[in-house]
Amino acid sequence: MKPFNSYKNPALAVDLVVFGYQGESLSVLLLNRKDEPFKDQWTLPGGFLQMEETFKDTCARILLTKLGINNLYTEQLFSFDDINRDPRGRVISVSYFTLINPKRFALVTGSMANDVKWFNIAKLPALGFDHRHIFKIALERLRAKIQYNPVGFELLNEKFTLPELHQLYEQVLDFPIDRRNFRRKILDSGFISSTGEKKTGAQNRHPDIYMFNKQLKSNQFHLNLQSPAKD
Amino acid sequence: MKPFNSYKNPALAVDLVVFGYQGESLSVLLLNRKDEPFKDQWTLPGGFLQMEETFKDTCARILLTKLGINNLYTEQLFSFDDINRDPRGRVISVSYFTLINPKRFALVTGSMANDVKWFNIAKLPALGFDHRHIFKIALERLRAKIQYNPVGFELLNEKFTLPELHQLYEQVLDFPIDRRNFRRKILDSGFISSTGEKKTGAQNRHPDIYMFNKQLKSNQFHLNLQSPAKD
DNA sequence: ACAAAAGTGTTCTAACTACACCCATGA
DNA sequence: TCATGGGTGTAGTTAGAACACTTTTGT
Repeated sequence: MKPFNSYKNPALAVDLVVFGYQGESLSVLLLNRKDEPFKDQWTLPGGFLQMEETFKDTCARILLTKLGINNLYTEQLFSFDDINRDPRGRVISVSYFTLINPKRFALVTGSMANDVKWFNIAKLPALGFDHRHIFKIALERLRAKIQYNPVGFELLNEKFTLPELHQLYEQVLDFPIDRRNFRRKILDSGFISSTGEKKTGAQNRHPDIYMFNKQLKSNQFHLNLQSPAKD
Repeated sequence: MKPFNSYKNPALAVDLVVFGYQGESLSVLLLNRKDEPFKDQWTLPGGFLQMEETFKDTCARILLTKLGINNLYTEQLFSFDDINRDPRGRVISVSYFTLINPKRFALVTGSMANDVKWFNIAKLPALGFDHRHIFKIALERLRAKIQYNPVGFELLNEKFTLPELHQLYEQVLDFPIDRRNFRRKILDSGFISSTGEKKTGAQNRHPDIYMFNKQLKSNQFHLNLQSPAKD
């Protein structure tokens, strides 16, 4: 066996699938590339891992310098290894996904990009590299995860109403969910509690305002929401 | 931004958690290292990714040259990035797990190792690197996965009895499962069918022999087995 | 005939689904 | 007072848990 470091190593990129929820639909953040390869095409934000960085450090750096965002929930998704996934040479992509509330951040188009924009997940443009595939895996993961983890709350304001949360679940899962059953499941899970306040302004009954119960241990919570069977 | 390939890249290792089932308990395959670092200590089998290899290629190479095993089900687990996880320098580990039936293979102690051995998962020795951590994640994943995927069958012979499958599930999940309910759930899932044969020899009623239904699409199958609540 | 392990069925309970009416608000 | 959307309860069904007896075999 050859000694350590006599091997040539592939480059290691970290790519991010940034989900946001706004205007009552689920979006992903894409970046229009200024340079080759895939110049002027849309891709997921990403960057190369530096020797002294952990993956999460790289995520944070990308989010801050390319998008002006800091302090986020990130979770490792998968590592992609297709030999020809990058025309410049061998590049492994370790992908992460993250959830943000777009209202909290003003996007910055870093020096690397022509543009940075939110895209409705149902209307994505063509993506460079294998990013369409990465996005697809991320969406599957989000859909699975939202059923048994309080990740939905990362996408909303700190205070939110049950109808807002309900609509978020319907948007993410892409099937209708019974309002009343949803309410009962969520409340029974103990993950949210009422603030006692009500959201005023609308010309109809004012919905109660809830908050996520941070102190609760992330134990059993399984909404078990399912797409209604088709015949 | 610096041009592509002006970066120094970390080394990329692929580490394998190889689960086997024999002697009525769940085991992992460990390798005793011949060289530094962690000389004479036990670790997971692993190796460095070559430029022209996919992760699965590397897995196959490690399994073949270090263990004499080929042709396996492998699945990506997670990528580990602690900066000091390897004393030789920065090494990222992409880990995979795999399931084998130890009876099908004669282990080979490759030139790299002092020894290769199966260890009962309840009696692991100290492991080098962060391999104890990797193992722990793999076991969690296996426990989750066996509930909704027919992975259990990889660990058994092609033909098996229901009591054998039942015991495997109890060993992997580490809690008792009602025989009768287990039988019903497994049979209802449609993932196995009877061969019509019976396993003879024992001094008691001869159990029916089943096979995994390969042609079935991997759709809905959720055993939903749970550890009995403690008070 | 006995010991050992496999095969089988039912009752009880908890969880989920489906569904419709009343309430609060602003215009 | 009306239109809009939020809040609430129940009956019926289904899925899961708990549980014990009978059958087959080798000695």
